[in-house]
Amino acid sequence: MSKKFIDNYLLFQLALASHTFSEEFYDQLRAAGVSPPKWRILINLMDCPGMYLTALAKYALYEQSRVTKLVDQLVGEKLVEKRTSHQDRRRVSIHITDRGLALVKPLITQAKIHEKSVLAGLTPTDRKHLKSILKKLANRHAKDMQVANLKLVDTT
Amino acid sequence: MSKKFIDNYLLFQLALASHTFSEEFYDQLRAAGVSPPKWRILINLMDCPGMYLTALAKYALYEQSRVTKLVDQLVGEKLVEKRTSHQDRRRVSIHITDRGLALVKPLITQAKIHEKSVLAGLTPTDRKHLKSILKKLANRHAKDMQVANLKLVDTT
DNA sequence: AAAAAGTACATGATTTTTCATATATATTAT
DNA sequence: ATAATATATATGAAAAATCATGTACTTTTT
Repeated sequence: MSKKFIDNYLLFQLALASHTFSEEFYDQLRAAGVSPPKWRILINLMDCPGMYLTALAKYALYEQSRVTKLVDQLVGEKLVEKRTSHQDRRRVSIHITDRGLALVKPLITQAKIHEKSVLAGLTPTDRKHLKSILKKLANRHAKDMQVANLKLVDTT
Repeated sequence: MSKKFIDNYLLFQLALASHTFSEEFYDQLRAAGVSPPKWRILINLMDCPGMYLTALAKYALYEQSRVTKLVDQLVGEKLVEKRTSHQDRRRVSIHITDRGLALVKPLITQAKIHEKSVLAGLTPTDRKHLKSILKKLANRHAKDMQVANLKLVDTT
């Protein structure tokens, strides 16, 4: 087949890679009873506990109102907690609970194994290049973050 | 911030890059009155006209039932056409119309300009590496395609 | 050549996601 | 200090996406 434009179009190539490998792992997640959006919220909180809701939304790549709803579900499952900030009573910082950690930790192990299997298809140099280039690309997003939201975490 | 796991996790890095740059371009699309899903359907058809619905779904990275609905909307807008296959009357091949082409062509120009602006943040070697590595990764998806669906296009 | 199994696409109910906007609090300007 | 503006999160209606299944047709098996 031709596919002249798409196969060389960066945005499509990125979407394809992201989609293909994410779906692979999401099957494992669902088998563990965790939906992909909840996983994304939980690992972000694991990495950076106490994030304010809006910051969490930006890192998890979801809309604010959606994160409000996802977090409320996770609160219902006692996997995370909401704490109103004392400095700014509009803000809510989100904390992963012990129960949340217990759920997420084995999944991180699985994620690392899965990642290895993905990278196994590449040479060691390619692996190094890929990650380093993706990190460079990530800076564009990081800059938006800085401008938009200097205070990300509750530091009380 | 720490972000120890996520920032090095390939699936997250890919999702971040894909999301960041796609959203940038989607703003341009929406300004032109085209929704992202419709754009994805249309460029796939542009590259490969006459694809059967299921194949189109796989390439556009959408679910079959969703593509049925998207295609029906596009048919309503006279941007694509459905033709029942004569060899296999269950199959429907989807063709982009002249009107569809007229809509999509200037957007492809825009997409190429946007892609250049994204890649401008990288060195020439990084650019070369990135695309070549993404192509290697794409083969995993391509293999699934082959197994699942040998006949992709209506060849009547 | 029937029957059984499989495949392609459509459909409708359900769930998820988005969008616009409300509410509460903070900050800035007067 | 007050008013105006801005920001953080919540909310509910609307739109989009998924899921399970239906229908029509094909292929395979017996």
